[in-house]
Amino acid sequence: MTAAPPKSLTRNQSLVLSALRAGGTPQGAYALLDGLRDQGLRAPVQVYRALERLQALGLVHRLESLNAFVACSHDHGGTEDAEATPGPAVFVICEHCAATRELTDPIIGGRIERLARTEGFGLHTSSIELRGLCAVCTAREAEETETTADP
Amino acid sequence: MTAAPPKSLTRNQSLVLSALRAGGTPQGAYALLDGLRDQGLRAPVQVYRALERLQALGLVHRLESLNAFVACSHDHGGTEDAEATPGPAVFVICEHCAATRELTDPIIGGRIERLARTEGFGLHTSSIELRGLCAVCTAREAEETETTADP
DNA sequence: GATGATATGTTATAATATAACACTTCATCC
DNA sequence: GGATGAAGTGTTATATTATAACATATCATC
Ligand SMILES: [Zn+2]
Ligand SMILES: [Zn+2]
Ligand SMILES: [Zn+2]
Ligand SMILES: [Zn+2]
Repeated sequence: MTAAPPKSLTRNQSLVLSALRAGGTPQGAYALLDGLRDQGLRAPVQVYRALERLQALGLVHRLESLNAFVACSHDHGGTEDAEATPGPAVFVICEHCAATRELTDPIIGGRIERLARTEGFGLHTSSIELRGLCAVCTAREAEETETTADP
Repeated sequence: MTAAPPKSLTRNQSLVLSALRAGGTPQGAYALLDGLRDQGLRAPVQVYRALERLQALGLVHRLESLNAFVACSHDHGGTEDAEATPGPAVFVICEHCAATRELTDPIIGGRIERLARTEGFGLHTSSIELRGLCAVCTAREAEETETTADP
């Protein structure tokens, strides 16, 4: 699904978005740059500029705790589009394998809005990032502990 | 309240914590360093090391979206301490004046835990940061718009 | 074809964070 | 008391992430 680019992206923007979608895990600006050198990109600022625009379009999120970026895997309902996913993105980030899932939870969203309202706070953006061990890595760790268990 | 240092902090750790508590808003590591030069600190790594320990003790939080640090203004219930505040820290950050409040919300906390459980995710830490305009700055902005209103 | 808005490319630099290594301090064990 | 080990310190150098400044290019619109 993931909603095709709504407006026309420029060349650099398309390149960066494709690179982000290709890589399964969050990528830093310099990693993106390295991957796009053969496509003609030369300097960090080119990547940062594309990322800035992509974020503004809601196609990309920045993972603050990682200094990295991911392609959005939802429709957060920026326009009149039906079936928008309610609530802000909640990122679940594995500290071991870097696998990252983007979830949403309307209750968290509502709660946050309520909180902001109570504070008289004009909410612009929210960043919610959960860090820990993903299911796969948890299983693998348990396995290893078993194997290496001191008897 | 804010709970006095539970174990003995070292000199550098105390200095950094005091500096954080003194400044009302989040401070970057280099700003902290500059403020502590006359106390004998010389190099960034000294500040980062102190911050690392203080974070581990739960006395300091890192604001990921700001690359800055604040002293914790809650008791998140690390030990057997009674009257611990339930739920993870929710930071409300003004993008205009940098004023930052640390709140908690047990419902958000519960929801996050539930979400992690559903994913089979072993949750270590969570970072929740809301950005926008604080009440003061919202009021001031409205005022200015009034005054500068095109008639 | 002038104007303005947006995107680009290039070079240099700022801001944030860590690596590596030598030395000190302090508790513990023998 | 001296050996041992863990934690903290200080110092220098370097890595990583992000932006400033400036010149040029592209495209739509008038
Ligand atoms: Zn998204
Ligand atoms: Zn994992
Ligand atoms: Zn706190
Ligand atoms: Zn404000």
